[in-house]
Amino acid sequence: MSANGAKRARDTVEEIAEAQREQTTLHEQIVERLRAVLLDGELAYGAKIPEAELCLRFSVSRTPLREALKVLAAEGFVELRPNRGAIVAPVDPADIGHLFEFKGAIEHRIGLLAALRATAADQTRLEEIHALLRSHPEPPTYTALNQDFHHALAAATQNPVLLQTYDNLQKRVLRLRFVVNVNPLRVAQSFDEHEAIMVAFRARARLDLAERLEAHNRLTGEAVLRALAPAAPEA
Amino acid sequence: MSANGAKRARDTVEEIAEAQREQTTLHEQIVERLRAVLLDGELAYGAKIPEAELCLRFSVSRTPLREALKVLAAEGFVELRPNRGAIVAPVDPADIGHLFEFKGAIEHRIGLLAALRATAADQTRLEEIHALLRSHPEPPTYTALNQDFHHALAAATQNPVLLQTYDNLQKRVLRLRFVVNVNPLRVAQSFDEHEAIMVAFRARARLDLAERLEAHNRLTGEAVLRALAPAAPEA
DNA sequence: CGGGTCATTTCTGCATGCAAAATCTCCCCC
DNA sequence: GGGGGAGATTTTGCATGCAGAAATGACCCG
Repeated sequence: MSANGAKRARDTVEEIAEAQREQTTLHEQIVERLRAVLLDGELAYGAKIPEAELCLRFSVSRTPLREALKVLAAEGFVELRPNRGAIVAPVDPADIGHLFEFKGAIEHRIGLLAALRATAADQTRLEEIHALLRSHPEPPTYTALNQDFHHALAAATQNPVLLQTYDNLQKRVLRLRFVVNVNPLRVAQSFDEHEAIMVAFRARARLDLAERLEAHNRLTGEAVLRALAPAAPEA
Repeated sequence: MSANGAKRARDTVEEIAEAQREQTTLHEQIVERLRAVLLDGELAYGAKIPEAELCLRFSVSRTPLREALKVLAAEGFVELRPNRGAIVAPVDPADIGHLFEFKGAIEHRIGLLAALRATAADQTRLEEIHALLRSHPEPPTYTALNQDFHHALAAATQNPVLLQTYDNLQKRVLRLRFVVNVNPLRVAQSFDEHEAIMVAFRARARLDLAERLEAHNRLTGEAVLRALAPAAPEA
């Protein structure tokens, strides 16, 4: 009886848990692994994506790999050319401007909402990451922590729809670090901006937080574009 | 000589045109057609997507159809349950709130940017659609024109990154019209809001345009949630 | 008569096979 | 020597096949 009851209860729980447990279906694993490859800058922008090679590397057939490519194309990381294969989405300076401009709109709203809705846990996490950022100014770690910081801030809005789009944009921005050299000066300046952001956040000063987040984003975008301009002077 | 020159020039042009010409690769056609099926409300929310049936209907094998499902899942229109098939993404009232809240952030920015950057062609197109909206208050046409109107406004920002995300959100909202009954009163009110939006737009009053677009979005969202609340009173 | 277990059937996910398109290679011709 | 083209090779896109998981139903037990 009790055993049956326990079992049934567990079954019900399992159904739900099972649905959420990322019972990763191979092609979804591939999406993650391929995205990681792209974010690690292993392939140059515009480079052809070696389908056969990746099949060997991931030990899968072409079907799940191609499914993964479709998903990554929808997310904007790869570009599919009919009958001509997939390439790593090339970096177009014009699009970078648009990317940052759009992200600025979201950053602004993140400031407004996070100031209103951040939980104690959100604040604790932000303080943690912020402290780590202070003690890890070296590029590889700093970049990762920076991602975590802004992700945590976006999560504090308690809006999953916003969070998902924001994370996607952040990842697209993250790719750029391989085409532009990170300027140590910009890193220092960036941290100062984070300080100001934390001050506004702690005070739950929503308008200021929004303004500082958007300004931080704009400055980062301008730094990226400046770093890119001399590299591609064109005609 | 001249024939060769002409031929080569045409080849080069063709290469570019070919890359952009939607040389639709079956699975991409399926994405469009399936999306249309979902937006037409042919399948209920949470309903299982009949893979075999759709294969017959579209006269394709399962491979391209499943690729299309992956893309639509990435866009948020379907939900993939490992080993259990795909279902039409169910409507969660909480997510609807988040959807409109996030869209509000974008609407606001659309107002700011469109007021600054709209071209003469953009304005002409908006006036056209607005005039049609006035003369077509009947639901099916009005809804389609309403989509066009907001799309045109988003396009006037000249920011393709923003536009793409906005269009996706709009389509996700569009699906809701089958779960909530369109209220004629709301349609009339909506048109009044469009009038106010056009006034601000013509004057290039960016702050007002932003505010009115966001308010319009918020009111629509509230109307949807209100229409949904009695339908699902829960426990 | 309700609930549970096991067998059957259906369906999902991935691997493989095949035709068409694109790319490459080499040669020819100007 | 360079541009162009025909054939060979590779690659792409889709269809099909197959193993395993889930859904269905029959049967049995309490």
